[in-house]
Amino acid sequence: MTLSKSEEDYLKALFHLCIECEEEKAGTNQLADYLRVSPASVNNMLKRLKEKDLVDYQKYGKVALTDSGRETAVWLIRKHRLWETFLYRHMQFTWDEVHDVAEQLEHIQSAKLIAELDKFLGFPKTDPHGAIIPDGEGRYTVTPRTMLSELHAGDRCHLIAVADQSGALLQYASEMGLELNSTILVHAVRGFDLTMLIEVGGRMHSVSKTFADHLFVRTES
Amino acid sequence: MTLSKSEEDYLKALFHLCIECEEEKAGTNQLADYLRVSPASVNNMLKRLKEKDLVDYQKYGKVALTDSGRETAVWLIRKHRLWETFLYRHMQFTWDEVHDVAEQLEHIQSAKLIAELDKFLGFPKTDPHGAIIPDGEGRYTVTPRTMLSELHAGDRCHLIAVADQSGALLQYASEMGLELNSTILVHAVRGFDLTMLIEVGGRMHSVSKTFADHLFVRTES
DNA sequence: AAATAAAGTTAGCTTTGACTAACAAATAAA
DNA sequence: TTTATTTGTTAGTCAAAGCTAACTTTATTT
Repeated sequence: MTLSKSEEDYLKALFHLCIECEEEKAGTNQLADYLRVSPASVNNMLKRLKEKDLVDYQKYGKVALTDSGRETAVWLIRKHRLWETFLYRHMQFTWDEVHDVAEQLEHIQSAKLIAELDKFLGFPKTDPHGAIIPDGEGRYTVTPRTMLSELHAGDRCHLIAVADQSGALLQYASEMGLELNSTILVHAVRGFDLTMLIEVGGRMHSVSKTFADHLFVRTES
Repeated sequence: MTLSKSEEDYLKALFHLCIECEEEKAGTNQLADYLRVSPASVNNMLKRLKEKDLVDYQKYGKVALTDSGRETAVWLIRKHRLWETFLYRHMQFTWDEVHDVAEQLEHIQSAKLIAELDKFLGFPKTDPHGAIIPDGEGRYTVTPRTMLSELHAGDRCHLIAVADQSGALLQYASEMGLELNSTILVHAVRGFDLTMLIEVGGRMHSVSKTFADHLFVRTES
């Protein structure tokens, strides 16, 4: 069954809200917010997605993806992240530029193209933001990750992923010389608002908790 | 100004019918036929395209592209053919497989991506069907081409392009071992229905005039 | 438990881009 | 030149996907 661009967008949003955020289910307004669309439109679409057996939901209840809905969403995410990897590695895109174009490319329908792209890229495991690329069988493991904001003064770690695909955060990170695998040293955490004083490549930066929540790190053992 | 996928499709069709076929102008039914859409839909769309100054036309008259419409069409063709080249060279697509996917890819909006793709491919001049790729400035030269059907018994030539992008013709050509640059020897032309007896790679084939009309060749001097 | 707020739904409208059926113009044939 | 035929247009309908405004449920307070 072939889905419209919109239907695909809803499934992907639902996947993000339900699975990636470990919430299991999402509400109408929540989806409307995420997709920047009115709650009425969401309601309307949910009915159609239910009809197609892509979501589970009943009136006034929360929404969850069915197996088939989840499968479709994972396939979209696989396509998105492979394209991002391609743009980043071969088209000279920076990590804050890849998302918007991949958002278009993920809707291209050709299983063969994706299989070949995967091969061309050498079967990458993660995209330019450190996010895991689901494999060809739709396996997608949500690994628990440590946020920079969980660390304490004196800790040392390196960046393994960023939680946000959109411009502002990535540009900010780049400006302070932060990229995947950068080593981060936590100098201090201010008790008052949890602002962190970190060192990256010899330079000191003061970053908000909100920012630190979006950086996933691996602490050095 | 950003156009919808449909609007883009109409402009491309118009370009094909007006410029590539050297007809200058096209009719409503002709367009409807080409796009496999009703004449009423065409009429409707033409009004909108006229509003946006992409086509020239008045009631009961023929349609032509304006400069701005032609520019847009050429840009789409450039994108289409660069993607075809990419699919063919790097994604292991055969020449009869590239068209359908390129038809989707040509609507991706990113000038940067196309510039980089062009560079990545080494600024190719022609696509896998031998069709000319318009350059970054939108220059597109329609060179007069010799059809195989114009040749006579005893002539020798090689294939430089095929006129059709869609499956059947290309598969047929492949089956007889015909690809770009293949040498073709014309053994005989039957006066009755202009069927040609040709030799390709040591094998003899009898081909219809219709087929021969779709192969562009360069005769060996 | 009643009142308020938040979340979800419905009804009805809009645009895009298809469609069919009916009609009008232009062209070709008798 | 009148009639046919082809070509083009209009009017009205439909589905997808969005919107606003009004309404109903559910959840939260007091």
